[in-house]
Amino acid sequence: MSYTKQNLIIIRLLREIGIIEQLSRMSLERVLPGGMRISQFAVLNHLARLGNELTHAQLVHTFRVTKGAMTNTVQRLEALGLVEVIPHPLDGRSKRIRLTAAGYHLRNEGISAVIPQVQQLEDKFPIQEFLDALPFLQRLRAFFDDPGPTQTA
Amino acid sequence: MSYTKQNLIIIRLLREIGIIEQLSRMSLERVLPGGMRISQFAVLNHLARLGNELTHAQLVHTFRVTKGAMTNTVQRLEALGLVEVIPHPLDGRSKRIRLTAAGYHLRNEGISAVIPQVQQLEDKFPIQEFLDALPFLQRLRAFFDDPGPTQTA
DNA sequence: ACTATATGGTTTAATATTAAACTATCATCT
DNA sequence: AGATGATAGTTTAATATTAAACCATATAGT
Repeated sequence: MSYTKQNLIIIRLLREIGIIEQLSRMSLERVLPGGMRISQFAVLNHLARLGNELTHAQLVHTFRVTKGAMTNTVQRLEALGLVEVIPHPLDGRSKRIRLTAAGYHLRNEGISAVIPQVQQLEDKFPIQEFLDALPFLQRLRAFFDDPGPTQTA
Repeated sequence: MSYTKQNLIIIRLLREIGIIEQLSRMSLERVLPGGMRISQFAVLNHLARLGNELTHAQLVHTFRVTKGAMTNTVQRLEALGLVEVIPHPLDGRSKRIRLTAAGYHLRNEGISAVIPQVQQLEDKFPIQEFLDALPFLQRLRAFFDDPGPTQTA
């Protein structure tokens, strides 16, 4: 039993994706301020962009991590004073997560730190290549996403 | 300070890649026999395909993990009797890693377990889309790969 | 109203991984 | 030959993450 040629193409693509994830994460974390992880920066950034009144569960779904992982991330950000966690007024189970001024500031520093790398990518690759690849990757994510969030119950 | 539109496209692509990695890894590990991790299966598979006399350092470079991570992976495979670790005849520092019969067998079981998922991808996506995306992803990996292996020294 | 079930979030244990320090062997240069 | 530096692997400590069990609150169905 072995792979067909088509199987192999797909597997090689998934492997490239795995390695790109690995390398790009390391590469970005190396420059993020305060030893932040990508997971933490991603939450700060998401809050800054989409309005800073998101719930734990919304973040869990956005980033496709388990609830436990998000609890960890949020607690760390809270301990650093980068977010505030506020009880939800309409649902006693839920919590709203909100950027503090310090969080907003560090998010901006993170952006400044990351931009040079991104810019370097823009210099080496025509932006059109990213635009061409994006829809396919989005559908690929949707395929794996099928069952919904990683851990719903 | 914020991102330009082009910055945002690149960042979104990297995020898609991160989530695809996350979801596809989980999805594949769910079906791998014996609770194997992708990292372990990848080593078995690589040994089976490229000849089973590879050194630790070669595996480190292939998978872009640290030496410590590979030590862990290999030791686990060895403890399960899936690989043998043999001193290198010409270099006293080095070790050769070799599949056992059991390792070869489990690799084949792993393939059988994984193929349905891959097949499902083939059913949902024209293979040409993978072929079109692959070269770009390979160049993207090469970009991040620039400095060489994750931990050389 | 009451029970059953679903949902939001936390906690615990296990594991993979990184960075960095360390050991051992090899290669080079004088 | 002997020292200096490079390379192969291991070990240690820290951390992110998953799965699963758990608690609290909300929702539905009777």
